[in-house]
Amino acid sequence: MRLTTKGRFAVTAMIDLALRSNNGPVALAAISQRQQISLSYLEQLFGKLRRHELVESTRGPGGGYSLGRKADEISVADIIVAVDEPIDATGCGGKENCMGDDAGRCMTHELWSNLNAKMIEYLDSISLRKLVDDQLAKGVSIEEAPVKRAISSVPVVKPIKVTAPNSVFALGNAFSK
Amino acid sequence: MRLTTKGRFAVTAMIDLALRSNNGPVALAAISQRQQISLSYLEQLFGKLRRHELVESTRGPGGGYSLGRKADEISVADIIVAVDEPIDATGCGGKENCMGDDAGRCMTHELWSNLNAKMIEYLDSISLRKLVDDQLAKGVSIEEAPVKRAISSVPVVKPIKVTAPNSVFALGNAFSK
DNA sequence: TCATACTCGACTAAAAGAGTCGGCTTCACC
DNA sequence: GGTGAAGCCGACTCTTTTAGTCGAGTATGA
Repeated sequence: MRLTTKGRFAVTAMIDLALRSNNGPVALAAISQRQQISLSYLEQLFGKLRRHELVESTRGPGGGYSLGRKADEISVADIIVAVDEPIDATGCGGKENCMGDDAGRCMTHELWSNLNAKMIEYLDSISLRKLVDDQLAKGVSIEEAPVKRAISSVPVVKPIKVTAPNSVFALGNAFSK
Repeated sequence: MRLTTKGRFAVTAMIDLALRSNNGPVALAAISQRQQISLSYLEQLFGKLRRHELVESTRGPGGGYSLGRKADEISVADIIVAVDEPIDATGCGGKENCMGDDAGRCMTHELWSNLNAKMIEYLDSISLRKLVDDQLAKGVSIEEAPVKRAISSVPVVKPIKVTAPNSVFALGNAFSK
């Protein structure tokens, strides 16, 4: 497992989606505007989310994405894992030369492994449902308007990039295996 | 806080150091050989560790590094923080536009913040002492030979690089502040 | 049939990460 | 006091990853 801004964006987008998935599918363009995430990037993200069955898509006009299963059956860990693909084999972490011949090598193996487990445990304990409820509790208002067809006069505001490089965090393997 | 292979190496090196810091200072060259970490890289790492007072250096022949304080007063978190410098200001994480005007922005702020805290908490709960004890329990043998002066016939084995890019993990800010 | 919206893969730019290099300074020992 | 074993330091390079774009599709409701 590993965490980057990609994962963050994905979680944010999923919350946004969950918040208004009562009125049928939500278009990425809408999420893009609300969350200031580039549409193309969202497409990329949702492609992965869909392949992991966290969301379902409806094509054509009026289409968009909806949750693949109930919000309380989706954990943050699920989302992160879905977008920040496997990538393990870190030289250590289940590979050959690790616990191998010279004991000195992976003195820290267990340490990182445990840390990883802790993180997973935590992220897995938080459901999308919870995040959504937190938002609602904070009094976030959702325009219930079922987004009536194509006003299309939307000026296509270019999202401001936040430049959140990777000071985020990423955790390697040990779970993905 | 953030974790990379740099942090891993640092922890590994610190264990190595702690394991044999009874016989006076330990030279980086020795750690380099035992742990297969490039000497220059170790120098860089230990420079930081020293500036954070986790180790002390002795220059000149017979010199090397020793622990800056007792092994049970050094936590893994200390080491990680020392080598994987601050880097915060991730757009979110204490910055202006975060909890600002539109509530939608940092819906996930708290989530990451909490995760970060969990990680810190864990890493801070593990002392170098514990890691060393674990090693000893595993029966790692330490050549007690006080490394008598300069045989220097050592062939300088070029360390094999393990290519552990960053599938490791890194966690941003919220602690460093 | 047309506009809306998802789908997919290849591509690019920027930066972070990992690691190197070269020239110093210090100092124990001869 | 010279020599060489160490540590010290900053700049530099190479590689990989990350973030994000682009363009050419495909499905579908109106």
